[in-house]
Amino acid sequence: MSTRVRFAPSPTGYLHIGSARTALFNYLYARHKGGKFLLRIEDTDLERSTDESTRSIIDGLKWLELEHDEQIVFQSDNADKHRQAALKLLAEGKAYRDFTPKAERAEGSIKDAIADRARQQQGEKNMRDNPFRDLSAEESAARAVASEPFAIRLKVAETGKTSFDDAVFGLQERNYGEIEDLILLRSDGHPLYNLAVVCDDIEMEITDVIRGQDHLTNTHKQILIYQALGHEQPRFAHLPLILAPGGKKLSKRIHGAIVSMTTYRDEGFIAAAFRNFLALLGWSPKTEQEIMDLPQLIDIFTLENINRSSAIFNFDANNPRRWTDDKALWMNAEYIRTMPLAELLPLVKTELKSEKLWREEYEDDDAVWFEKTVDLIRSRFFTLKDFSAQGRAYFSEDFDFDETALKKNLWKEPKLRQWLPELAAKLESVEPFDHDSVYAATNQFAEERGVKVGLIANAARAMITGQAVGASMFEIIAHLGKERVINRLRSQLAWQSFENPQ
RNA sequence: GGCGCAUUCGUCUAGUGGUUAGGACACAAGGUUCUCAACUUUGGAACAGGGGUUCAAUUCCCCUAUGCGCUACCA
Repeated sequence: MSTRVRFAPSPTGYLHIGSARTALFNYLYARHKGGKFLLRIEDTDLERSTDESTRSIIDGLKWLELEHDEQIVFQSDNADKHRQAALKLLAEGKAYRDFTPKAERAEGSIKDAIADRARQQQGEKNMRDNPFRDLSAEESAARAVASEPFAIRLKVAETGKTSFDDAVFGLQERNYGEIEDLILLRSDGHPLYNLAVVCDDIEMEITDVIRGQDHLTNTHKQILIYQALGHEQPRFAHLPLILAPGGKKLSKRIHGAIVSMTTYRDEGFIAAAFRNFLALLGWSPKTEQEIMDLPQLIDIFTLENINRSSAIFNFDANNPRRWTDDKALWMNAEYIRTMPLAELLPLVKTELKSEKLWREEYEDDDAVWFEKTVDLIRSRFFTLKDFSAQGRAYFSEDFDFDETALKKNLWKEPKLRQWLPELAAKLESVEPFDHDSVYAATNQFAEERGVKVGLIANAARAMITGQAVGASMFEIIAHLGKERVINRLRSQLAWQSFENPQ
């Protein structure tokens, strides 16, 4: 049977990076095996599910270029089938009606409430002590006919154990005695997660279930459902979790946008770079290679090389430079400076457009100039945002001066205020206006004034680009062209706050 | 509370019953340079703790600690 896997997020928020990695691993596995990668939206919890979140998930996958096969399955569409399955088990005596009134849960921490309840039961709890478990079929049916509300629970056998060989965590076993008669159908007729997942996975003919480790213990319950339904269980692979710094849970609520995939798209990440980074979180090619494109990842990905310990996604909310994981940032920079220029240009275009810096000529008369510009400045950038921020002076006359650039390269030598316009005058007659001629002229200019060429070059960089750092100054001057350079060198803007310090 | 899972540099990880415990990011120093990156050289940095088993344990076993997960008429 050919491989079929699924990514099954619940649409209760934007696409979490942990989910994105789960999707990626499913995708890589499917493509590696030449199988299918399916998408199922688990929206059985209608109160928490939103269309917006579904859209965010689809957008996120699209951005990462993890294209799914076949139609998207919405779990809520299958609720009837899930109900039928529960009823079938009831008819076969594999499940029973539980007439216990639904317990009211206090508001507040649900997790704490569950732990408290479990603590009170102190291991004395017999999982098979439900008074309705052995109610006669007649009496059970009679009470149902009398409109008494009931939930349907799976009748778990007294003795025995479930087991499965997890592709990541190895052999997993659990005694029936540790598993409660789980609820399949709520008293309002609504199917519950474990039932829904199993039914859908059967219907979608899923061969390998690859999901987060948080489902590892749930798997035993699901296996019981597979068995009751008389269906063979798929292979399972559980992925170690991704944690926040300090080994804490990485949560949407606490950590906010940092865990959302869309943040990375919006902050100027290259999809290929982020995908590459994500692939290395919890999985290793077992070689020293770090940079891998999608075809390579597909080629070498195996479940066996997934590790069992959770990975920390590092970031520092208080440090703008470290707003996300160092390695992710580095990888993005690596992609920006090494990827084929032709692939980078459209991404830069999108960024410039969003900042209203795009001009149609960049694809027309100035196409060559635009390409050269991107190539000239890309090696120092970390994200696509840098093209419109630090790189703004290349695309607009309206740019800001970086304060350290002014202090360090301009204001420390007041004579520069006179020299730079003089340099402009000198450059005016330079022909051809290329790197070598500009260099020669600037060099001579510096010599005449008895200063190092660096002083002039750095001052000019601050004036012309607003930045203290950047490409070779002579390269920049030649590239931007005589007119723009001369105007900027003559501008008094950069000196104004020097005159009137706060 | 019970059950489960995990634990190698700050982080991502490689690795083995005998290794100078390897790589990447980050960090530090030097080289290069008009600046900053890139590049390059070098450096600091780890086997959670305690017991076993063994000639030998980071590697195998047990215990402890810590973290995480599950323990719902949530998914």
